[in-house]
Amino acid sequence: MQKQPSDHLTEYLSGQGLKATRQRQAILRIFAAAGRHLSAEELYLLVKKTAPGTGFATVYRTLKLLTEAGLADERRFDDGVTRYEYRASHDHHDHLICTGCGRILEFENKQIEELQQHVARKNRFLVQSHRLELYGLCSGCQSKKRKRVKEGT
Amino acid sequence: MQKQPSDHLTEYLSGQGLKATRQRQAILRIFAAAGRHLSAEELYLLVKKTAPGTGFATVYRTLKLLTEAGLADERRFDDGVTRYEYRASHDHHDHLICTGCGRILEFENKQIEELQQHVARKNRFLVQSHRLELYGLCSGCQSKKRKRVKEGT
DNA sequence: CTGCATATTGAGAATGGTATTCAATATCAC
DNA sequence: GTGATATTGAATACCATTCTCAATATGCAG
Repeated sequence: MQKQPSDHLTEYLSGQGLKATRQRQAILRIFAAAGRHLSAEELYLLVKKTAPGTGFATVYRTLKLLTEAGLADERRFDDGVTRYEYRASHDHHDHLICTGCGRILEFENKQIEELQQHVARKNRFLVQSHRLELYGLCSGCQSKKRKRVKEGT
Repeated sequence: MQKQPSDHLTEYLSGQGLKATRQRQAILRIFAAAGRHLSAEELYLLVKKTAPGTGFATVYRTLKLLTEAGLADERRFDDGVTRYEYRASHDHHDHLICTGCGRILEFENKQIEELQQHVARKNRFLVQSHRLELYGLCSGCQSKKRKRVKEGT
Protein backbone atom coordinates (compact mmCIF):
# COMPACT_ATOMS: atom_id res chain seq x y z
CA MET A 1 0.00 0.00 0.00
CA GLN A 2 1.23 3.40 -0.95
CA LYS A 3 1.98 6.11 1.57
CA GLN A 4 -0.91 8.54 1.84
CA PRO A 5 -0.56 12.32 2.13
CA SER A 6 -2.20 12.13 5.54
CA ASP A 7 0.47 9.70 6.72
CA HIS A 8 3.18 12.00 5.49
CA LEU A 9 1.59 14.87 7.39
CA THR A 10 1.14 12.87 10.59
CA GLU A 11 4.76 11.81 10.48
CA TYR A 12 5.94 15.36 9.98
CA LEU A 13 3.76 16.65 12.77
CA SER A 14 4.81 14.11 15.37
CA GLY A 15 8.42 14.57 14.30
CA GLN A 16 8.08 18.27 15.09
CA GLY A 17 6.09 17.78 18.27
CA LEU A 18 2.97 19.14 16.60
CA LYS A 19 -0.56 17.85 16.73
CA ALA A 20 -2.70 16.19 14.09
CA THR A 21 -5.90 18.13 14.48
CA ARG A 22 -9.24 17.61 12.81
CA GLN A 23 -8.83 20.86 10.91
CA ARG A 24 -5.39 20.06 9.53
CA GLN A 25 -6.53 16.71 8.27
CA ALA A 26 -9.62 18.16 6.64
CA ILE A 27 -7.66 20.98 5.02
CA LEU A 28 -5.07 18.63 3.61
CA ARG A 29 -7.73 16.27 2.27
CA ILE A 30 -9.61 19.04 0.50
CA PHE A 31 -6.43 20.70 -0.75
CA ALA A 32 -5.12 17.46 -2.22
CA ALA A 33 -8.46 16.65 -3.81
CA ALA A 34 -8.73 20.04 -5.50
CA GLY A 35 -5.69 19.26 -7.62
CA ARG A 36 -4.98 22.82 -8.71
CA HIS A 37 -3.35 26.06 -7.64
CA LEU A 38 -5.34 27.58 -4.80
CA SER A 39 -5.00 30.76 -2.80
CA ALA A 40 -5.60 30.66 0.95
CA GLU A 41 -8.89 32.41 0.32
CA GLU A 42 -10.03 29.90 -2.29
CA LEU A 43 -9.14 26.94 -0.14
CA TYR A 44 -10.90 28.53 2.82
CA LEU A 45 -14.11 28.77 0.81
CA LEU A 46 -13.82 25.11 -0.18
CA VAL A 47 -13.11 24.01 3.36
CA LYS A 48 -16.04 25.94 4.77
CA LYS A 49 -18.45 23.82 2.72
CA THR A 50 -17.39 20.62 4.48
CA ALA A 51 -16.26 22.03 7.81
CA PRO A 52 -18.12 25.31 8.36
CA GLY A 53 -16.51 26.09 11.71
CA THR A 54 -13.01 26.32 10.31
CA GLY A 55 -11.37 29.72 10.48
CA PHE A 56 -9.46 31.48 7.76
CA ALA A 57 -6.36 31.81 9.92
CA THR A 58 -6.22 28.07 10.36
CA VAL A 59 -6.37 27.44 6.63
CA TYR A 60 -3.72 30.07 6.11
CA ARG A 61 -1.44 28.62 8.79
CA THR A 62 -1.97 25.09 7.59
CA LEU A 63 -0.88 25.99 4.07
CA LYS A 64 2.37 27.33 5.50
CA LEU A 65 2.70 24.14 7.49
CA LEU A 66 2.12 21.94 4.47
CA THR A 67 4.77 23.89 2.63
CA GLU A 68 7.27 23.22 5.39
CA ALA A 69 6.26 19.58 5.44
CA GLY A 70 6.97 19.34 1.72
CA LEU A 71 3.36 18.65 0.78
CA ALA A 72 2.76 21.98 -0.89
CA ASP A 73 4.62 24.54 -2.95
CA GLU A 74 4.16 28.26 -2.60
CA ARG A 75 3.79 30.18 -5.87
CA ARG A 76 3.65 33.89 -6.30
CA PHE A 77 2.69 34.98 -9.76
CA ASP A 78 2.31 38.54 -10.93
CA ASP A 79 -1.11 39.26 -9.47
CA GLY A 80 0.15 39.60 -5.93
CA VAL A 81 -1.74 36.63 -4.48
CA THR A 82 0.14 33.66 -3.10
CA ARG A 83 -1.10 30.38 -4.44
CA TYR A 84 -0.37 26.90 -3.18
CA GLU A 85 0.04 23.81 -5.24
CA TYR A 86 -0.33 20.33 -3.87
CA ARG A 87 2.93 18.50 -4.31
CA ALA A 88 2.18 15.06 -5.62
CA SER A 89 5.11 12.88 -6.55
CA HIS A 90 5.82 14.82 -9.73
CA ASP A 91 9.03 16.72 -10.10
CA HIS A 92 9.74 20.38 -10.14
CA HIS A 93 8.09 22.21 -12.98
CA ASP A 94 7.51 25.71 -14.28
CA HIS A 95 4.45 27.59 -15.45
CA LEU A 96 2.70 29.07 -18.43
CA ILE A 97 0.17 31.63 -17.22
CA CYS A 98 -2.60 32.90 -19.44
CA THR A 99 -3.13 36.63 -19.03
CA GLY A 100 -6.51 36.24 -20.70
CA CYS A 101 -8.29 33.68 -18.55
CA GLY A 102 -5.86 33.06 -15.70
CA ARG A 103 -5.36 29.45 -16.65
CA ILE A 104 -2.12 27.88 -15.47
CA LEU A 105 -0.30 25.23 -17.47
CA GLU A 106 2.74 23.37 -16.26
CA PHE A 107 5.85 22.32 -18.08
CA GLU A 108 9.22 20.82 -17.49
CA ASN A 109 12.33 21.25 -19.56
CA LYS A 110 15.60 19.62 -18.65
CA GLN A 111 17.60 21.62 -21.16
CA ILE A 112 16.51 24.92 -19.66
CA GLU A 113 17.47 23.69 -16.20
CA GLU A 114 20.90 22.74 -17.46
CA LEU A 115 21.40 26.12 -19.05
CA GLN A 116 20.39 27.74 -15.77
CA GLN A 117 23.11 25.83 -13.99
CA HIS A 118 25.51 26.92 -16.66
CA VAL A 119 24.57 30.57 -16.14
CA ALA A 120 24.92 30.15 -12.39
CA ARG A 121 28.37 28.62 -12.65
CA LYS A 122 29.53 31.44 -14.89
CA ASN A 123 28.47 33.87 -12.15
CA ARG A 124 29.86 31.72 -9.32
CA PHE A 125 26.37 31.48 -7.99
CA LEU A 126 24.95 28.56 -6.02
CA VAL A 127 21.33 28.02 -7.03
CA GLN A 128 18.90 27.07 -4.28
CA SER A 129 15.70 27.46 -6.26
CA HIS A 130 14.37 29.11 -9.34
CA ARG A 131 11.20 30.28 -10.97
CA LEU A 132 10.39 30.50 -14.59
CA GLU A 133 7.06 31.84 -15.73
CA LEU A 134 5.87 32.54 -19.23
CA TYR A 135 2.98 34.98 -19.42
CA GLY A 136 0.86 35.12 -22.52
CA LEU A 137 -2.26 33.80 -24.18
CA CYS A 138 -3.41 30.20 -24.21
CA SER A 139 -4.75 28.83 -27.48
CA GLY A 140 -8.34 29.52 -26.46
CA CYS A 141 -7.68 33.15 -25.68
CA GLN A 142 -5.74 33.59 -28.90
CA SER A 143 -8.78 32.53 -30.93
CA LYS A 144 -11.04 34.80 -28.93
CA LYS A 145 -8.71 37.68 -29.63
CA ARG A 146 -8.55 36.93 -33.34
CA LYS A 147 -12.33 36.85 -33.41
CA ARG A 148 -12.58 40.22 -31.66
CA VAL A 149 -10.12 41.75 -34.10
CA LYS A 150 -12.03 40.34 -37.07
CA GLU A 151 -15.32 41.69 -35.75
CA GLY A 152 -13.68 44.98 -34.93
CA THR A 153 -14.85 45.01 -31.30
CA MET B 1 23.30 64.34 -29.77
CA GLN B 2 21.64 61.39 -28.15
CA LYS B 3 18.10 61.46 -26.94
CA GLN B 4 17.95 61.99 -23.19
CA PRO B 5 15.63 60.16 -20.80
CA SER B 6 14.03 63.48 -19.92
CA ASP B 7 13.19 64.09 -23.58
CA HIS B 8 11.64 60.68 -23.82
CA LEU B 9 9.52 61.42 -20.78
CA THR B 10 8.45 64.84 -22.01
CA GLU B 11 7.42 63.36 -25.32
CA TYR B 12 5.41 60.64 -23.66
CA LEU B 13 3.73 63.10 -21.33
CA SER B 14 2.68 65.57 -23.98
CA GLY B 15 1.52 62.70 -26.17
CA GLN B 16 -0.79 61.60 -23.36
CA GLY B 17 -1.91 65.11 -22.44
CA LEU B 18 0.02 64.94 -19.19
CA LYS B 19 2.22 67.54 -17.58
CA ALA B 20 5.95 67.66 -17.09
CA THR B 21 6.15 68.67 -13.47
CA ARG B 22 9.16 69.53 -11.40
CA GLN B 23 8.67 66.40 -9.32
CA ARG B 24 8.49 64.03 -12.27
CA GLN B 25 11.66 65.43 -13.74
CA ALA B 26 13.51 65.21 -10.46
CA ILE B 27 12.33 61.67 -9.79
CA LEU B 28 13.39 60.48 -13.22
CA ARG B 29 16.79 62.11 -12.90
CA ILE B 30 17.49 60.54 -9.53
CA PHE B 31 16.08 57.19 -10.56
CA ALA B 32 18.21 57.05 -13.70
CA ALA B 33 21.31 58.11 -11.80
CA ALA B 34 20.88 55.42 -9.14
CA GLY B 35 21.39 52.71 -11.74
CA ARG B 36 20.02 49.85 -9.69
CA HIS B 37 16.84 48.13 -8.63
CA LEU B 38 14.92 50.40 -6.30
CA SER B 39 11.67 50.05 -4.42
CA ALA B 40 9.30 53.01 -4.26
CA GLU B 41 10.35 53.46 -0.65
CA GLU B 42 14.07 53.49 -1.46
CA LEU B 43 13.64 55.95 -4.28
CA TYR B 44 11.48 58.14 -2.08
CA LEU B 45 14.27 58.36 0.48
CA LEU B 46 16.75 59.33 -2.23
CA VAL B 47 14.43 61.93 -3.71
CA LYS B 48 13.74 63.50 -0.33
CA LYS B 49 17.41 64.43 0.01
CA THR B 50 17.32 66.65 -3.07
CA ALA B 51 13.67 67.64 -3.07
CA PRO B 52 12.41 67.38 0.51
CA GLY B 53 8.86 68.43 -0.21
CA THR B 54 8.15 65.50 -2.52
CA GLY B 55 5.51 63.07 -1.29
CA PHE B 56 5.69 59.33 -1.31
CA ALA B 57 2.55 59.00 -3.39
CA THR B 58 4.12 61.08 -6.12
CA VAL B 59 7.23 58.93 -6.27
CA TYR B 60 5.05 55.89 -6.31
CA ARG B 61 2.81 57.21 -9.07
CA THR B 62 5.74 58.41 -11.11
CA LEU B 63 7.30 54.96 -11.08
CA LYS B 64 4.09 53.58 -12.54
CA LEU B 65 4.16 56.34 -15.10
CA LEU B 66 7.76 55.64 -16.08
CA THR B 67 6.85 52.00 -16.49
CA GLU B 68 4.07 52.92 -18.89
CA ALA B 69 6.39 55.27 -20.72
CA GLY B 70 8.86 52.44 -21.20
CA LEU B 71 11.56 54.03 -19.05
CA ALA B 72 11.30 51.56 -16.20
CA ASP B 73 10.60 47.90 -15.63
CA GLU B 74 8.62 46.57 -12.71
CA ARG B 75 10.12 43.57 -10.94
CA ARG B 76 8.53 41.53 -8.23
CA PHE B 77 10.87 39.12 -6.54
CA ASP B 78 9.99 36.82 -3.69
CA ASP B 79 10.17 39.30 -0.82
CA GLY B 80 6.86 40.93 -1.63
CA VAL B 81 8.26 44.34 -2.51
CA THR B 82 7.99 45.73 -6.01
CA ARG B 83 11.25 47.03 -7.36
CA TYR B 84 11.84 49.22 -10.40
CA GLU B 85 14.73 49.11 -12.74
CA TYR B 86 15.73 51.95 -15.00
CA ARG B 87 15.51 50.79 -18.57
CA ALA B 88 18.60 51.93 -20.36
CA SER B 89 19.09 50.74 -23.89
CA HIS B 90 20.06 47.24 -22.82
CA ASP B 91 17.91 44.31 -23.78
CA HIS B 92 15.67 42.15 -21.73
CA HIS B 93 17.51 40.18 -19.09
CA ASP B 94 16.83 37.90 -16.16
CA HIS B 95 18.04 37.81 -12.57
CA LEU B 96 20.18 35.98 -10.08
CA ILE B 97 19.07 36.92 -6.58
CA CYS B 98 21.23 36.25 -3.55
CA THR B 99 19.19 35.02 -0.62
CA GLY B 100 22.08 35.86 1.67
CA CYS B 101 22.74 39.54 1.00
CA GLY B 102 19.92 40.53 -1.36
CA ARG B 103 22.31 41.33 -4.16
CA ILE B 104 20.85 41.18 -7.65
CA LEU B 105 22.88 40.09 -10.66
CA GLU B 106 21.63 40.21 -14.21
CA PHE B 107 22.12 37.79 -17.04
CA GLU B 108 20.98 37.12 -20.54
CA ASN B 109 20.85 33.82 -22.33
CA LYS B 110 19.63 33.47 -25.86
CA GLN B 111 19.46 29.70 -25.73
CA ILE B 112 17.11 29.74 -22.77
CA GLU B 113 14.87 32.20 -24.57
CA GLU B 114 14.75 29.96 -27.60
CA LEU B 115 13.86 26.97 -25.48
CA GLN B 116 11.09 28.99 -23.88
CA GLN B 117 9.62 29.69 -27.29
CA HIS B 118 9.87 26.01 -28.07
CA VAL B 119 7.97 25.13 -24.88
CA ALA B 120 5.35 27.76 -25.70
CA ARG B 121 4.81 26.45 -29.21
CA LYS B 122 4.40 22.92 -27.93
CA ASN B 123 1.61 24.22 -25.68
CA ARG B 124 0.08 26.47 -28.37
CA PHE B 125 0.83 29.38 -26.12
CA LEU B 126 1.64 32.91 -27.28
CA VAL B 127 4.26 34.40 -24.98
CA GLN B 128 3.89 38.07 -24.10
CA SER B 129 6.52 38.22 -21.38
CA HIS B 130 8.44 36.00 -19.06
CA ARG B 131 10.38 36.01 -15.86
CA LEU B 132 13.23 33.81 -14.86
CA GLU B 133 14.82 34.17 -11.47
CA LEU B 134 17.51 32.03 -9.89
CA TYR B 135 17.60 32.27 -6.11
CA GLY B 136 20.71 31.19 -4.26
CA LEU B 137 24.01 32.34 -2.82
CA CYS B 138 26.46 34.67 -4.51
CA SER B 139 30.13 33.78 -4.26
CA GLY B 140 30.64 36.08 -1.28
CA CYS B 141 27.84 34.53 0.72
CA GLN B 142 29.05 31.05 -0.15
CA SER B 143 32.43 31.77 1.44
CA LYS B 144 30.78 33.25 4.50
CA LYS B 145 28.70 30.14 4.87
CA ARG B 146 31.67 27.82 4.51
CA LYS B 147 33.47 29.83 7.16
CA ARG B 148 30.55 29.56 9.55
CA VAL B 149 30.33 25.81 9.03
CA LYS B 150 34.08 25.42 9.62
CA GLU B 151 33.92 27.46 12.83
CA GLY B 152 30.82 25.59 13.90
CA THR B 153 28.77 28.74 14.52
C1' DC C 1 2.08 87.93 -20.12
C1' DT C 2 -2.47 86.57 -17.95
C1' DG C 3 -6.23 83.76 -16.96
C1' DC C 4 -8.36 79.49 -16.95
C1' DA C 5 -9.26 74.63 -17.36
C1' DT C 6 -7.35 70.77 -15.70
C1' DA C 7 -3.58 67.65 -14.43
C1' DT C 8 -0.91 66.98 -10.33
C1' DT C 9 0.51 67.11 -5.75
C1' DG C 10 0.93 65.78 -0.74
C1' DA C 11 -1.11 64.06 3.35
C1' DG C 12 -3.76 61.06 5.06
C1' DA C 13 -6.78 57.40 4.89
C1' DA C 14 -8.59 53.09 2.54
C1' DT C 15 -7.51 48.70 0.77
C1' DG C 16 -6.29 43.91 0.66
C1' DG C 17 -3.38 40.16 1.42
C1' DT C 18 -0.68 38.46 5.04
C1' DA C 19 0.50 37.63 9.80
C1' DT C 20 -0.10 37.78 14.84
C1' DT C 21 -2.53 37.98 19.46
C1' DC C 22 -5.05 35.88 22.99
C1' DA C 23 -8.49 33.46 25.57
C1' DA C 24 -10.90 29.20 24.89
C1' DT C 25 -10.35 24.48 23.33
C1' DA C 26 -8.43 20.12 21.58
C1' DT C 27 -4.75 16.92 21.49
C1' DC C 28 -1.88 13.36 23.26
C1' DA C 29 1.67 11.30 26.37
C1' DC C 30 1.37 9.47 30.68
C1' DG D 1 -8.90 10.40 32.66
C1' DT D 2 -5.51 14.17 33.67
C1' DG D 3 -2.46 17.78 32.73
C1' DA D 4 0.87 20.18 29.93
C1' DT D 5 0.85 22.35 25.81
C1' DA D 6 -0.21 22.93 20.88
C1' DT D 7 -4.02 24.78 18.24
C1' DT D 8 -8.03 27.19 17.13
C1' DG D 9 -11.08 31.18 15.66
C1' DA D 10 -12.08 35.92 15.90
C1' DA D 11 -10.34 39.94 15.99
C1' DT D 12 -6.81 42.83 15.21
C1' DA D 13 -2.14 44.39 13.55
C1' DC D 14 0.77 44.89 9.77
C1' DC D 15 2.57 46.80 5.61
C1' DA D 16 2.96 47.72 0.76
C1' DT D 17 0.07 49.62 -2.36
C1' DT D 18 -3.61 52.54 -3.93
C1' DC D 19 -7.02 56.06 -3.59
C1' DT D 20 -9.27 60.60 -2.02
C1' DC D 21 -9.57 65.30 -1.95
C1' DA D 22 -8.52 70.06 -1.27
C1' DA D 23 -4.76 72.96 -2.60
C1' DT D 24 -1.50 73.96 -6.25
C1' DA D 25 1.11 73.93 -10.57
C1' DT D 26 1.10 73.48 -15.44
C1' DG D 27 0.49 74.93 -20.06
C1' DC D 28 -2.48 76.43 -23.68
C1' DA D 29 -5.46 80.23 -25.57
C1' DG D 30 -5.92 84.68 -26.08
